[in-house]
Amino acid sequence: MDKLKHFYNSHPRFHVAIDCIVFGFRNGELKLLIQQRNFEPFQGVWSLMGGFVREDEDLDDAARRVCNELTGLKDVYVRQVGAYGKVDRDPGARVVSVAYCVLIDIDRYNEQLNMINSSYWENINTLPEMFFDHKDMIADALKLLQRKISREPVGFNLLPPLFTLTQLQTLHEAILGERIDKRNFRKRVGEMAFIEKTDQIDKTGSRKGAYLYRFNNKEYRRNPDFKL
Amino acid sequence: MDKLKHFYNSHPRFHVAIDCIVFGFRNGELKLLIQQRNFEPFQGVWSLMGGFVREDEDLDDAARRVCNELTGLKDVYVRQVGAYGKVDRDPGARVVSVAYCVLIDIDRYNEQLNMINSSYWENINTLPEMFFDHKDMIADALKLLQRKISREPVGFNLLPPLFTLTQLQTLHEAILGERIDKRNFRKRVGEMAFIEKTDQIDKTGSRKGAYLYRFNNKEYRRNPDFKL
DNA sequence: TTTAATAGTGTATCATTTACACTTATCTTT
DNA sequence: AAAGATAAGTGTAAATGATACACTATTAAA
Repeated sequence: MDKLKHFYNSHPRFHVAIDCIVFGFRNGELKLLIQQRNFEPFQGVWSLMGGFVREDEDLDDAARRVCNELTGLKDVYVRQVGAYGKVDRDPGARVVSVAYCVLIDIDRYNEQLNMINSSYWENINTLPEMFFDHKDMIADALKLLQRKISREPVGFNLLPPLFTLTQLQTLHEAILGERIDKRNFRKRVGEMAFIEKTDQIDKTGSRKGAYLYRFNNKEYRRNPDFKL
Repeated sequence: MDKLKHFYNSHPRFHVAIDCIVFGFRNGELKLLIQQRNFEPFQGVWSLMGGFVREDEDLDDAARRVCNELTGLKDVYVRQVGAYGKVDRDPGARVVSVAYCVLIDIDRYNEQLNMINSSYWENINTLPEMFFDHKDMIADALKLLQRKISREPVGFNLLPPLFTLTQLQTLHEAILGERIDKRNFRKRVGEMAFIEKTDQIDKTGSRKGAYLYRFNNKEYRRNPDFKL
């Protein structure tokens, strides 16, 4: 047993951090929640929302906790992007950071938190210079999201419970960075029974008004074929 | 500065390990290099090839070093799969493990290392019970490989410098776990100029003999469109 | 009532993917 | 020497999936 302890103790230990790439969608733009550090070290530098992993915490749980602390939200979509472990990626100490892609419905976000955390929503295309390797993490998280958006129903995590097809399409366009043909897009939507048309109409986006749709997860699990 | 140190020291530190999912291909079978631990703790349990990250080492460098220690090979294809950090995933201590997918040309592997490391090559479909979450890592690494094999020229890392088209096809079949139509496969190969036919013939695989091909990386970079 | 702005709808073409079977070359066996 | 066995090598037609494309409907504001 002593031997066992010695086996582990002979190896170094590192801080392990979580960095959250928090995506939101508003006004047709894909946005990222970033934070300006208002304390040393590295005061004033823009960074991702992060925190350290605790002793008694799984990595995924740590991501959910950190995310909850910074957004006030529970039950959000969280997926690991990868581990970042360059020796000098953090000048203060050796820190291995695990990045998580987080998708939230921006309407559920309490904007007052931006005062408290000195954070704000920045368009993904106009990000400032950022802390260490955070730009790499963002690029990797975006690639992950681009890969998933067309094959898995993850985009609905970025939309309110009821949404118009134009919103859904604009979301895909913002994530993929390219225009999509409206008729082809709607044809594909029509093939998925779990994207349900409601009888409610949204009048905020147009004079004519647009039908609101809803994602039915139970129906999706019955026949999980997603393609958009 | 003291404040800075205190900032970091107030957070826990963890062992960080590397686990290598080492793939090889022989006799039409996709194989994994696994190791039976011949020392406590957990003597006799099958596990992936692993090691601990050092203080002065990037994660990726650690993966290459560990991989080199266990296979004797340098310049192998190594890609991160992800970080695994359940609290009790290692009963001996809190260890966060970063898994790496490793592709090697099994012909370059010195089989005598299997004696030294008490390791061996096991078919991916007939793996024994394994250490902690190593089965999860393997599943994730295989998924990564399946995703890449059709869109990037990674498979050549599992083949000798000269290979027949049947070998290449069988490799794809082993990784994807499904049969592929020979004529369609060869049609696609024919569209990629960087898969070059040599005038050499392999007579070991058939009576007739088959032309040997070669992957030309320089040519690939000139026009990097891969689809198989 | 005219204008402006977004919602909503179907078809034809093109490109890609799939299915499919026989001949050739060589070694082995009889 | 002939027959048999084994893997290599080759092209076309049908089906499926992806893309391009333009007008009408509805409502609020001017």
